[in-house]
Amino acid sequence: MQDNYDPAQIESAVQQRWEQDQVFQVTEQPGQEKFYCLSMFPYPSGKLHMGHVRNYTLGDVVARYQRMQGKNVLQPMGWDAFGLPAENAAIQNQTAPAKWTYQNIDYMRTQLKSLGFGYDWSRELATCQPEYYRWEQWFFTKLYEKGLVYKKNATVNWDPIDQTVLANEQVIDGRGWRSGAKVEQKEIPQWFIKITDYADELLADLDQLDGWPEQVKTMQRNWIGRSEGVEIDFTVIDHDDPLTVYTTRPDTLFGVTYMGVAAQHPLAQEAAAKNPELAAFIESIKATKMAEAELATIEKKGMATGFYAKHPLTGEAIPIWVANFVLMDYGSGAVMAVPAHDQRDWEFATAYQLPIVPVIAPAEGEHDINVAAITEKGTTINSGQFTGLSSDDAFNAIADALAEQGIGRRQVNYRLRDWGVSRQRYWGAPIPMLNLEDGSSVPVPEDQLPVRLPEDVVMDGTQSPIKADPEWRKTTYNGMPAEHETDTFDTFMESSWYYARYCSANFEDGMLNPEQANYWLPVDQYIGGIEHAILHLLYSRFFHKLLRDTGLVDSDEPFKRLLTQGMVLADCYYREAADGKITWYSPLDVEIVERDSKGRIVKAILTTDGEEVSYGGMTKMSKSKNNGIDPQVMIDKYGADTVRLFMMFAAPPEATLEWSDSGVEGAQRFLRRVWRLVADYQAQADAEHNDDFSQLNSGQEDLRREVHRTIEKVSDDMGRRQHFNTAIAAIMELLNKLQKASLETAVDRAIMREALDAITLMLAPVTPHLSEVLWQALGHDDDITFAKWPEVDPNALVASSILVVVQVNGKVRGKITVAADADQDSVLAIAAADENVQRFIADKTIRKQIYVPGKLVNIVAN
RNA sequence: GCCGAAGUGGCGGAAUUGGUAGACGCAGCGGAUUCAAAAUCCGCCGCUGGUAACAGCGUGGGGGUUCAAGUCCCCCCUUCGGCACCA
Repeated sequence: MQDNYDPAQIESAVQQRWEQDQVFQVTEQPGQEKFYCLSMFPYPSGKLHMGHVRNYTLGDVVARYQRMQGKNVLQPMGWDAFGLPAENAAIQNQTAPAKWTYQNIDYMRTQLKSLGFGYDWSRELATCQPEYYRWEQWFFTKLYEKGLVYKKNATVNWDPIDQTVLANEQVIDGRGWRSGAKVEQKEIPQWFIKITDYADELLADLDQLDGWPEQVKTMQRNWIGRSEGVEIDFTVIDHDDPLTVYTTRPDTLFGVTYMGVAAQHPLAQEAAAKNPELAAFIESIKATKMAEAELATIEKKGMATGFYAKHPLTGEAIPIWVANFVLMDYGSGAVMAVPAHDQRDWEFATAYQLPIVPVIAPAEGEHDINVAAITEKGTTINSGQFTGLSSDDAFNAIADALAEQGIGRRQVNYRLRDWGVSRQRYWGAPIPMLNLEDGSSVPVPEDQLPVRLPEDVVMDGTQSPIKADPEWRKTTYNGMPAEHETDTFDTFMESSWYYARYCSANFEDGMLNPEQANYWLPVDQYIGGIEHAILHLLYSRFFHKLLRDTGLVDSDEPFKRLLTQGMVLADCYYREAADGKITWYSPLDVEIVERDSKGRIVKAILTTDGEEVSYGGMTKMSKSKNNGIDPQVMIDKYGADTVRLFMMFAAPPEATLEWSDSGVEGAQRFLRRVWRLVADYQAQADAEHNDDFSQLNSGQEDLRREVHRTIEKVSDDMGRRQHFNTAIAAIMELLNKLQKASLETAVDRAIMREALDAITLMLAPVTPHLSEVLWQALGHDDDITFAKWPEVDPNALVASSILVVVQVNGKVRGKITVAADADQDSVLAIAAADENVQRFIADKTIRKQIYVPGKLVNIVAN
C-alpha cells in the first residue's frame, strides 16, 4: 500500500469498479430483509449545491450502514424535472426548457457519481418524460372516474401587462416581477383533487408514524386543522338565500355584532351593483394577494353592504360587512363576527366602531374588553336562556336549539383545503382532460394517453407555448370536436408518487407493478429538507392512500421513518459602494488576513484585487449572497470522502450546517491519519499475532475495552440515533488512543488489528472509497460494501473498577474509583473519606445521602 | 399574524432517561522537527482569582420545581423553517 493517501486516484478506481460490477443494482430477494432508502430527488437546476450533497450523503450513509446489516438495500435516484425555473432559464438563454433540463440532468448525474453515492441507476427516472407522466395522467382520469376530481373557480395572481398568471414568488410587493404591473386577483376555472375526503385518515394515521419527528407530525396535524363546530344559517332580511357560516364557538353566538363576507361573495356583488362606492371598495381589496401570511398581517378593511342578517336566537338585525380578511375560496366565504371573543373581529370592530358585546366571563382573572378580546372559554353571560352555562355546555345547548329549528348543524370542519392542481404554465404534465363544445369536460380516453407536451418550443416570457398554439389543443372526442386542456399539473403531483415508481421504474404495462411495489414499499428511510414538512409530505401520504384504494399498493403510509435535514450555511463577504449598492463576493475569492486574539475575522481581502471586503456573518448558501460553495471545487480539491466526512461530522443532521474550509481540512487530516496508521501497521505485517485475549495486561484490557465501547456507540449512533457527528467523534477518539498504542507484543498487534478492522468497517458508510482500499490492504478479499458490521464483544466491555463523582450539596468536590461490584455503603464510606470532600462536610451534619449506582454520590449537609 | 424549531467557550458542536457542562473538531498559543517553510508530532486552551492545590462564576434573559436543571414548568427576547402557484 502507498505511503500517502491519494483520494483522486483511489476514488476514481473504486467508482469504476462499482459501475463495472453494478454493485448497487438490486432485485427483489424474497428470503432477505429489504431496506428502501430514499432521498428527496433534486430539481435539476444546473449543478448540485451543498444542500444536495448533505442530503444525499445522509442517504448514502444510511443505505450503506443497512447493507452492512445484511439487508437488501434499494437506493434509487431521479429528477424532479418539471417546474418554473426551466421556463425562466429558457427565456434567459434562448433555449427550450426540455433541452436545458436534460443538459442539467446529464451534468448533475456525473456529479452524483463522483461523490460515490450507491444508487441503482437502472431505475433512474425524470418526471418530464412521457413514460413517467403518462401514468400520472392515467391515474388522474381514474380519480376523475371515482369522483375525487372536480372543477371550480379559484383565484390566481394575474399580471395584466404580461397577460399571464404569476406564482406567489413572482409577485413582489404586489407587482409582477418582470413587468412591474400591479397584480390583480382573477378567478378562473381550475381542477381540484378532493384531499379533504381523506382528511380524517391523514390525521389519524399520523399516530402510526413512530419513525417521524414529532415536530413534523404536529405541523401536519395543525395544517389539517380538524375542528368541531356548528354550521349556522342566518336569515338575510329582505333576501331569499340565507347566509351560512361555520363557527367553533357557538357558545359566543349572543355576542355576534356583525357578519363578514368575502369581496367575491354573491351578497357583496349584489350590494355593489347598486352602490358604486362599495363596488370601488371591493375592486380595491381584490388586489390583495391571497397568501395566508399576507392576510394575517394586512390592515383590516371593510365596508357595510347595507344588508342585515337576523340573529337566529334574538331576532336582532346584524349588519353584513365586506371584509378583506374573509376569503371566498375558504369555507362559505362568510363569517359571523364576535368581537368580544375573537381578536381579529375585535380589531375590525374597534377600527369601524362596531359594538363589542361580551357574552363570556373568563374563568379566572380580570379582563379589560377595551384592550383585547377574551378568547379563552368561561361562563356565558348576556345570553338569554343560555346564561350561566360553561362554554362547553353552552356549545351543546345552543347547537341543539339551532338544530331543532332546522337552522344549525353540528359539523366537523378542516382547515385543509382541496388540492388545486391546475397551473397555467407550459413546463408541466398536461392535464388529461378534454373540453367539449357544450362546456362540459371529459377525461382523455386511456388509449390516447399520454397527452404529450411538445418539447421543441420557444418561450416568449408570457403565454405558455401550448396555450399559444391553437393547433395543439385541437382534437376530437367520439367524432365531435374537442379541445385539450392547456393547463398543466402542479409539480407536487409528480413528486407525490415517484417513490413508488422507482420500485418498477421501467414497467410499461401500468403505473406500478404491484408485486414489486409491495415488496419494496413502504420506504424504510426517507430523507429531505424540513421545508417539505407539510406540503410535499402530506400530498405524498395522500397519493399513497389513493394508490392503495386503486389496488396498486397494500400499505397505508409511504414513509416509515423520516429524517429532516437542516440547511447549509456559509460565510458571506461584501462591499458597499458610495451609492449604497452592495456587491457580494464568493468566500472562495476572499482571504482572511487578520483575526483578533479570539480568532474572529478582523480583516479580509479579495484575492483578485487585494482590497478589503466586509464580513457579513454566516448565512444560508444562496445565489443572492454569492456564498454558495460549489461542491465540485471541493471534490476536486479534497476528494469525495473528505467532503462526505465533513458534512457528516460538522453538525447533527437536523441542525443547520456551517461550511468551514478549515473544518474540511480537519476532516482530510483525520483521513490521512487513518491511512497512515494502517500503513504503519502494514509495514510489519509479517510480525507474529496472538489472538488470545484471555490474558491481557491492564493497558491492553483498557485499549480493547475502548475498541468495543466505540463499536457499541457508533452502532447506536448510526442505527438508532442517526447522529453521525457523534459516531465520527467516537471513531476519532479511538484513533487518538490507537496512535499511542504499543505494537511490541503479538497480543498488542492482534488488538491493533481488531481495532483497524473495526475502524475501517465503521467508516465505510461515510468514506466508502477509503474504506474499500484499506479493507483490501488489511488482507480481506471480500467486498466491504457487503461486509458484516463489527460486533461488540461483551467480555471486552467488563471493567473491574469504576469512577464515581462525589458531590456535596450538589457541587462536585471529588472523584473516587471504586470496585465495579462495590455496594452502596462502601461507596458512601469511601466518598465521605475523600480529602476534599472532608473539607466541606467536616463541621456539618449530614442530612441526606443520594447514591446513583456506578455514577454519583450527593451528600447533603449543613 | 399563525404553526413548528433553535439559542451552550473565540467558532462548529457534545452531554441519549434530571446526575462530572464543554467529548470530538476548528481557530489560537507554546514546544519539537526543519537551513527555512509547508506538512507532521507533543503540550495548553470557558471566564475570574491563585505559583499550585483549589475556589467563585457560567448553557439567550427573568422566575420556579428538585438533594441535583443545558435537560422539567411559567413568562420574555432573538434567529430560522412553513403558510397552500419556489421546489
